[in-house]
Amino acid sequence: MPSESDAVAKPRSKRRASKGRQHVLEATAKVIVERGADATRFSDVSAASNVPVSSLQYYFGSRDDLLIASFRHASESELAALREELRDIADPWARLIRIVDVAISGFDPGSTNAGLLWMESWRFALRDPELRADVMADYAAWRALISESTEAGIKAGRFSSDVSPEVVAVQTIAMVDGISMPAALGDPDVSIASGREAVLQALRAILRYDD
Amino acid sequence: MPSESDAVAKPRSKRRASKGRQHVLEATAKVIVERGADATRFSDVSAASNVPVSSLQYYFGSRDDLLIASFRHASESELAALREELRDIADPWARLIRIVDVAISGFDPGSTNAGLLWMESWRFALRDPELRADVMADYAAWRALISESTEAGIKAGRFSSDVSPEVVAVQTIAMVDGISMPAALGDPDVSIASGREAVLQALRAILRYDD
Amino acid sequence: MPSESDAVAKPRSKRRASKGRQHVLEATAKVIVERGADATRFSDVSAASNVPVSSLQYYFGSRDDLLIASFRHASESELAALREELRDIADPWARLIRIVDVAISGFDPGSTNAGLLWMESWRFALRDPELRADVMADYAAWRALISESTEAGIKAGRFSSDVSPEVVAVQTIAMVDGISMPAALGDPDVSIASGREAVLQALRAILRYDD
Amino acid sequence: MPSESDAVAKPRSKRRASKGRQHVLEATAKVIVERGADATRFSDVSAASNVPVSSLQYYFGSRDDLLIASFRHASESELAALREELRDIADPWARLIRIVDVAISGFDPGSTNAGLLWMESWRFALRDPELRADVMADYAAWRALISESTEAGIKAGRFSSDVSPEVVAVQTIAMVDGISMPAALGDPDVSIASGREAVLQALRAILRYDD
DNA sequence: TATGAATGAGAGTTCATTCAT
DNA sequence: GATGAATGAACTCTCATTCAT
Repeated sequence: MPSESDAVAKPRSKRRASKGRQHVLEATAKVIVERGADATRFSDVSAASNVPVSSLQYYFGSRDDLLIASFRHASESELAALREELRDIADPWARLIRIVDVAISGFDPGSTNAGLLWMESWRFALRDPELRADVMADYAAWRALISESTEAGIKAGRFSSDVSPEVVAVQTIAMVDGISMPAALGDPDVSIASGREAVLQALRAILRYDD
Repeated sequence: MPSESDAVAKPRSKRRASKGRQHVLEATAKVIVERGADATRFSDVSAASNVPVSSLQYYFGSRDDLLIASFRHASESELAALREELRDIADPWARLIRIVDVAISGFDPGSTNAGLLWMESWRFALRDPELRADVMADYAAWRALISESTEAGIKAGRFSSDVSPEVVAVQTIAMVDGISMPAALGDPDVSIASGREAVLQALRAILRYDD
Repeated sequence: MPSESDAVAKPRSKRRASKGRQHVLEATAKVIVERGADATRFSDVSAASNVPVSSLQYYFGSRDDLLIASFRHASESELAALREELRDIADPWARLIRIVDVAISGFDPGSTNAGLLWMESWRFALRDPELRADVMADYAAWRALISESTEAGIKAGRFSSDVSPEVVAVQTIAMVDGISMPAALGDPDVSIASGREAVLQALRAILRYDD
Repeated sequence: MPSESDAVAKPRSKRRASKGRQHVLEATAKVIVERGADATRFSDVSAASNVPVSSLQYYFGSRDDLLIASFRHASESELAALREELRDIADPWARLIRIVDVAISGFDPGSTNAGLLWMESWRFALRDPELRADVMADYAAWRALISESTEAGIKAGRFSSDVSPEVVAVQTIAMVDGISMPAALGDPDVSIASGREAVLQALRAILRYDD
């Protein structure tokens, strides 16, 4: 389980290795969401992945390294999946809706809980410079997706030409994150569904978009 | 430091006790912001407050109890201070600005870091039902301040009558929280100052307010 | 068990504490002799002293600190005992014999094994500057006892006036240590008894002493 | 690196193997001197020799086996070198000087540190019967060199006929070892040079030799 | 034959908590 | 009421060793 690369040589062993690695990282993500990153022990991940503790250390190094690897894996996977989904959507507004939906549904308790993992990742990054760079790059990537769609909408005359696509991106991501927080707590005033509506409504106001 | 009540009897000892309690809770808050709630040890708080570890336990009980007490103290203080500030501001838009400013400045690294404490509190509440109720009440209180101001603005004809004050409150709090996250990381694309502008601009769009 | 001082106040608890400390240090010494300093684990000392591992750490800090404390305690005790013994011996040659006897008997498997502890201490000092200073001071103290007696013997006309008491001290200590090494291994050519004779014979030759 | 034998058949591969073996054993010796035998890990030796850990185990077996092999190799090499040197020295006193010089210089920090390795070896032998036999044989070999020279000196009328060559050998080795201990620690009272003088002076007194 | 991969055993250390003043 | 002393539990990490090529 030495590398993440999908080298073409020795495909079987490598792929199995990659599978093992991915399997562990996803088990780790599950534990992080459940218990919080700080409370995630090697023994928890071991139990969740059926991999001995010492093997986890052999593969990933320290506990922090494991957490960071898991954060990275999750953010990369999520972005890749989102990009895949967007490939088939041309309409700018539909693209925005999709982005918001994907982001906000990550906080839905029934889902993969990518949203909670994202929050853990953000919090960890506050005190870890290495991860901080990753998290900021992730922010930038999500914003890029939004600002591109916004720009396309402006060019197409669908959105107000007064707004800056970059600012819209910042505002949108912020609202999604901020809405999701009470929603994740189970706040009766902010459900995932009503939160989604609130975000989209704000976006319409900002973009002066009328569907 | 026997009780939390603001009894008038035995004012001197009680007040001294309360002072001690407050002093400890604020020291705890400082440590939580610095190290994160999970990494906040009795010994850290002891060092920060000059109160022996076993006395901390005697006063507050378990480690979690201490953290929760600190969260509560902070949120109550902050709300009280905000209400105090708002007392002298009549103009709805000025009130909204003030609320946003107070909230967002809590993430400024130079400040009290109330914002980071708030995030710790939210995260802790995800896994602690007792605190969860508090956090949701806190959300509600902040939203009430916003929706009241919004409603006043609508009634005064300053804001669009199409919006729901409750939804605006949700959107505003969300955006403040969500903007603050990258800002707290030091994201070059989202400073505290530019984030504040982004929030206010979105609010203007939502409220159709033109200052 | 906080201090080693024999304060007069609170004599009972202090003395008990000191007893506990001394008890642990002597148990540690036993384990060191048995297993070697590097192989001396907290758990070994715990088993030998009936003190929980975490208490050992609470009292002494790290494992190295415990080892060093044990080395110090042993060397101080041994020197004190030797000085006590020498108090009643006036004759210079008899004093030298006593010093050699005490030193060499520390390697006798049936004894306290102070000699083996001394070797462990020396070896540890090779890589620990703090202990190194102690060990060199210990060397100096033993040599001082020898050179004083030698000087007295020279002044009394019993020993050759050609020798330097300091050099004699170095030679004597060296020979005792060096003789003890094979003796401790059980070398059939060098028993404790025959080694003692070899040392004393060499001393007679060096001092031109004829008893 | 399959065998230890100096077979003449298949000379090339065998010789290369032996070279590899010797290389590893000397790397091991270096690590032992640097870190102490107990702290010598396979990974240290691997790093010092550029031989994979599992190959070290394949060649030498357990960690203790490797240490013992290294001790043996070192003692054999040193004795062989000493014998070689003595071949050209006929004068008994000069031979003694040479033996002392070789032994004591092994503790000089700038040297091969054979002396420190010797101490590690002795200490290890205390708890390992197999190595103990080796160490005692080594003692005997060194003593034989000394007692032979002494005997020759007696026969030649150069040394006092009152001494037992075997006892002189024991005394000499003892003094060299014992002098070297403080010298290796950097004791300001006992340098390698002054220690050498002290040993030779004692020897002169013992042998009643006047050069 | 030689080596990378994987893992169990065990160590030191931290920390909340209990207990006895 | 307040605090120092003491300790069990749990965690990370190191390392020799075994296994599978």
